[in-house]
Amino acid sequence: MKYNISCGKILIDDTSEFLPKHILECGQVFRYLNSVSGYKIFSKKSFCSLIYVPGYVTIDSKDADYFVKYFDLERDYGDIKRRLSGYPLMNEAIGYGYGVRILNQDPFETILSFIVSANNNIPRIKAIIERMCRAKGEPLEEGYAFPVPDALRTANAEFFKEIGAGYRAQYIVNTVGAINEGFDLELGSMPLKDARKHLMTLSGVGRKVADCILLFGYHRSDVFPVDTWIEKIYPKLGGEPGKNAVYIADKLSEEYGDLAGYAQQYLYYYARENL
DNA sequence: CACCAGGTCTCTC
DNA sequence: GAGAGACATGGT
Repeated sequence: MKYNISCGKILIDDTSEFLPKHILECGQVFRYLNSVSGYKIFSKKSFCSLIYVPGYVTIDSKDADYFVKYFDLERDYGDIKRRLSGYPLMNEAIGYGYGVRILNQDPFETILSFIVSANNNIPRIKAIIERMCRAKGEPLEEGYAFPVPDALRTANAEFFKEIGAGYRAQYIVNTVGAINEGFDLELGSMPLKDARKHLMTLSGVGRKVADCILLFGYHRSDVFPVDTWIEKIYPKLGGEPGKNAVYIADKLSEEYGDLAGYAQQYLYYYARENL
């Protein structure tokens, strides 16, 4: 999409393909805060403030280049929406969340965040992650960085229970341990099924969390993460009622191909707000 | 008091 | 492989 960078600010004057509310509140990211005029966003060790007035967005950051990639600004979402427009319920979903984009997030951050997300609700997920960053992340001018794996070496299950992770505490300890012991986070051009299987060897990472990691942390757009909301909406897409999440995920990723991840985000946002 | 939230793990058959 | 239960926590 079109954008300009001047004095470290990214200027966007077409909100038909970039609407902060749609991007941030479609459940893909947890480290953002509402402020008076926009949002404050943390990713890895970078920070930006995002100011929105009707028709215009300004992204202000010392790491402008990082956020060009983060917000996926080089991709043409108009084209994606056109290609999706023939699918069931998609015109309604895109009409509702027309400004959605899929962020390019840090793999490690995405892995821990979505382990926390399992069987949990979004406000609580955000709070747990924020407490972890505050306790173990590098201090920044505006807040705290997401902790690097090494910074969590000494964090035990007690720590993760104290910040509210509940029974997921041990999963996080196990996964951080595996990564610190050399678990390979570079998926390169690994085939989808191999990449998914690799991630699912991590504690607390099942099919759905693995697919979220692949989509949000590696931009593998050929996965279709299926959660309770997608399960609810599946029959409205013409699917057979009563199927389990893995069946639905296989079916939909096949049906949408390389557009699966994008389709999923529009449908998820629509389902969550309208069902 | 139930039930739910971007599910996963473990134990069965 | 598919199916049932348990699982921390906080909000309706």
